[in-house]
Amino acid sequence: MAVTLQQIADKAGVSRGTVDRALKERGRINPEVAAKIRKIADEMGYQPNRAGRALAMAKHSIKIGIIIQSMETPFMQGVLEGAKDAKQEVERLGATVTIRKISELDSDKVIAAMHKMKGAGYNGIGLVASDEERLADTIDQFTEEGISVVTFNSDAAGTKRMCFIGQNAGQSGRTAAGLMAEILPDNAVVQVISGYASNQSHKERAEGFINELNQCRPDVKLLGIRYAYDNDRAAAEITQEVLKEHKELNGIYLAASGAKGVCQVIGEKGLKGSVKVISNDITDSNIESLKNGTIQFILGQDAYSQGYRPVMVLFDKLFDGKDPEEEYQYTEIVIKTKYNI
Amino acid sequence: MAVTLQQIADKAGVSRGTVDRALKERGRINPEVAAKIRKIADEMGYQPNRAGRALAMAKHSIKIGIIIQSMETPFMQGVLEGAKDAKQEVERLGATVTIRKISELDSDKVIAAMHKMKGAGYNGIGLVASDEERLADTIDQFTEEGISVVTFNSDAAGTKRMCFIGQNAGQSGRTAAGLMAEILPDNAVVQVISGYASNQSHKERAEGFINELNQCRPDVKLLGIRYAYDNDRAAAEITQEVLKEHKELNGIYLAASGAKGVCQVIGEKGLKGSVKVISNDITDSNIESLKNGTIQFILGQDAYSQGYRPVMVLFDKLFDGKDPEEEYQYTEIVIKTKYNI
DNA sequence: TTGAAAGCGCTAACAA
DNA sequence: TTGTTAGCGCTTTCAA
Repeated sequence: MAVTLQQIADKAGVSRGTVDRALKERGRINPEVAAKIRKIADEMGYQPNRAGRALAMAKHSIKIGIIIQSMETPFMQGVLEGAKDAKQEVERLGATVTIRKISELDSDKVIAAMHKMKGAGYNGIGLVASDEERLADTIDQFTEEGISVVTFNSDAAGTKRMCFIGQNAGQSGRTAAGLMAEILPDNAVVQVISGYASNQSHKERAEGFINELNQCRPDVKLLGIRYAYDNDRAAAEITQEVLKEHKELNGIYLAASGAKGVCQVIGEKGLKGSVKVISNDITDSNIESLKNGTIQFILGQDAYSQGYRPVMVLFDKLFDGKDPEEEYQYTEIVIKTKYNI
Repeated sequence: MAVTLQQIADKAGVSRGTVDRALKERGRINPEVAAKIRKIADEMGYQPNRAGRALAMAKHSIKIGIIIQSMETPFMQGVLEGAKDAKQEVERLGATVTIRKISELDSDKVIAAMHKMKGAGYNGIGLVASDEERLADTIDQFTEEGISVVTFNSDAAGTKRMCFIGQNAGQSGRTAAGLMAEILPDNAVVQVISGYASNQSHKERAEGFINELNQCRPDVKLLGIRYAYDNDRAAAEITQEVLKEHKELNGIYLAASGAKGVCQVIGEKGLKGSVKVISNDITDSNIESLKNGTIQFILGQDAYSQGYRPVMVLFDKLFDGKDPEEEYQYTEIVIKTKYNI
């Protein structure tokens, strides 16, 4: 049995309440007594019992809100799953977690949801951010009013949010480049297809890829970035155009969605395996293409963690007052082939 | 605030105790009343509060023992770290976790440790198994006496243990083959270096690798398996011999330890990058070779999970009576390059 | 500055 | 078969 407050109190010859005050440094206590108690607690290896704490705090319950955007993607479904598991876990300790789903990407709706939560007494909020200024202002305002905010998946850098949980997009691009470098023949030709020029993640991935590939395979010829707007039709058309102009094409890197379109064209032209494809995100259609050999590698984000950890970080903060160790909590960059999917 | 037993009791017009008996199906209760209570609990969406439960059970405390073998490897250090984190987590709920380290691989010592724990009243044990018959008998005996047993890292198949948590070795080998297939030139020559012919994991990895490579790259010439007994010196000598006989060697797959020796020879001969090396286990020296380009891919096991999950599986079983969903809980097969390490 | 006591949700022993 | 009650370890309020 672990050490309890009462045991420390007995040893120190004081009451439980005094020990609690000493250890929580709440003041209203004789400094000498406090020091002595802390020493005893230390010697006995006191570790507060979480169950007791949770129970005692049940009335001032912790309320956490999670605002998830653009639910339609399978990636976001993974995030949702992680968030739900975390919800269940902390609710069993008496907290309340509400997951608010917003279908589109819409900062105004996010801000509205945040205010609603504040009104309802929520003390922690996790959200998928964007770089809208009004959203940044709202985050800062909430933080100053004592509501803990974390961003996940997409950051609002420069704000007062506690931390960001998500992928290091540049590293993801560089990892893709490293893989491409291994599997390309000499003097290969490679096309990068991105999503939106304005999307920060897409941009960082593409830049990371290009910089790294230029560096470690200077013989490779990189064609200019094309944008498919996360659209399979557009990606398919781009692929056809590129293949028409560059019959010698050896590789395609997809920094965003659209792989389905690319794979379709490659399949039709019988180029499966000869044009190497590296794509992002572990989606059903990507997995299918990976298994049938059209895609060589998928670079994944750990969707589950990106939903799970924001809840946990907020809970630890609100329950224990424990700040996250890192401001940037990058999730694993996962490499998947047909064999380890 | 979540639904409590008292609220259900109020609604049903009975006492807390009765509700508890109804929901726990402990008998000694009027079946009709029980059914009614269960219905009400269902409607109200009752979720037992874990903190309350943990606190109430604090006297009949849960004692979990983890027996770890061959601590010298960095992989096992990772396992230990996971086990320690899990220990901390469940001890904060009132349980006790003891991690017993056994330096060598020695089934007798494991069995002795198990008996000691049984004597000390432990009700759950996690261990790194081997295929010794006496160990298997002990596991079955303990299980029948009501002590929950899980194996991790290395299994004791066919015993009554609750589940196994570890890597699917065959899949690891096949994944390596898939990577090798992508990066090898035509008509390449590949050497497989394993650890011990008698080691089940080593064997499954090597077989998985060979079968898959034969299948997807029939042009590749596979040299016979060599054994390095997890020894860097031996691996280095083997590498030298092989390179002497096969100047055209293109790839080496290490199914076990010894990569340090292999990389040293490859470095000395200036073959870095031209002889592709795929190795197992995320060790410091492997990481170094990965970063400097001598190793192309490391296949990792999720060491942390292999320490963390056994504790959690045992705790869930002993705390909630919840059996694990899967008998074989395979951990992720992780692909690491210099970019995502 | 300290102690005493109530109560958080649940279990289990005992009483009815 | 059911109700009652004493805790489990902790926080917090009130009284001293």
